[in-house]
Amino acid sequence: MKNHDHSEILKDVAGQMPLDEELAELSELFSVFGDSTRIKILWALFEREMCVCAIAELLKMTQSAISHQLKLLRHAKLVGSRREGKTVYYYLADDHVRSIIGQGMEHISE
Amino acid sequence: MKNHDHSEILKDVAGQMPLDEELAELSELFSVFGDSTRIKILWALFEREMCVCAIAELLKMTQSAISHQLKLLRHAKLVGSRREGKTVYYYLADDHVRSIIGQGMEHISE
DNA sequence: GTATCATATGAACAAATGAACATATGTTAT
DNA sequence: ATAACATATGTTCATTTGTTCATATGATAC
Repeated sequence: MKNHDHSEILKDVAGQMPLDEELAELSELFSVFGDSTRIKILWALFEREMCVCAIAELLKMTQSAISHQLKLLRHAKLVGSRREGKTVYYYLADDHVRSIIGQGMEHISE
Repeated sequence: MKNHDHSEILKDVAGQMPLDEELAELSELFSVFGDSTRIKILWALFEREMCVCAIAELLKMTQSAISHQLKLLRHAKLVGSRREGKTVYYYLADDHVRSIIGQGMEHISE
């Protein structure tokens, strides 16, 4: 494999690439969407805020599993939480979540 | 952990959830975006179509690694390819890619 | 204080994943 | 046919990831 020439192409494209650090952050964000449990949680929160055990009941999974995933979603700033007594309610953090998932749905519906 | 009541909530939310199969497909789509090598490839293709070895050179990775990733991107229908002699050119398949990545970028820039 | 409920966290393990290496396939030119 | 190049694929290996289990924290009621 002796590589034909790409000098022009690389000059064009390399200049437009964001920093490695930004692209890494971006891929980390998408990998948070890349799990069906987390997608289900986000979709559930489209409707209304919910407490941890309600989500667990809805998805028929353990409270621990849900809590671990909510931690990831929180760190990615995709959900927020508020405490009310013993109960912690989670809600969608912003509308990027909706539009990203919406675009994804459009893509697979083709 | 003795679970307080959620019957109303679950009735509301459960009805709005897509099928498990759809949500799994959706999460699989996002997990394709969830790797920095693949994000870099997609970003490069924003500018212009490129052949495999040009991408490898741009990202300073082996041709094999790039080809494996392109296979995943092809199966997810995020890129298309056309052959011209020995060379295979890859290009963005559609504009969902741009808008998904764009929304992701907006989200992390806050 | 103790008891109970709701949530969070740490450790352990199985399953999935990305990259490297070697090799195979496909295309062109001679 | 052979040689050379571009891409694809199979295998191996190290790392990451999602879940379960056991335990810890936080909050309310008594």
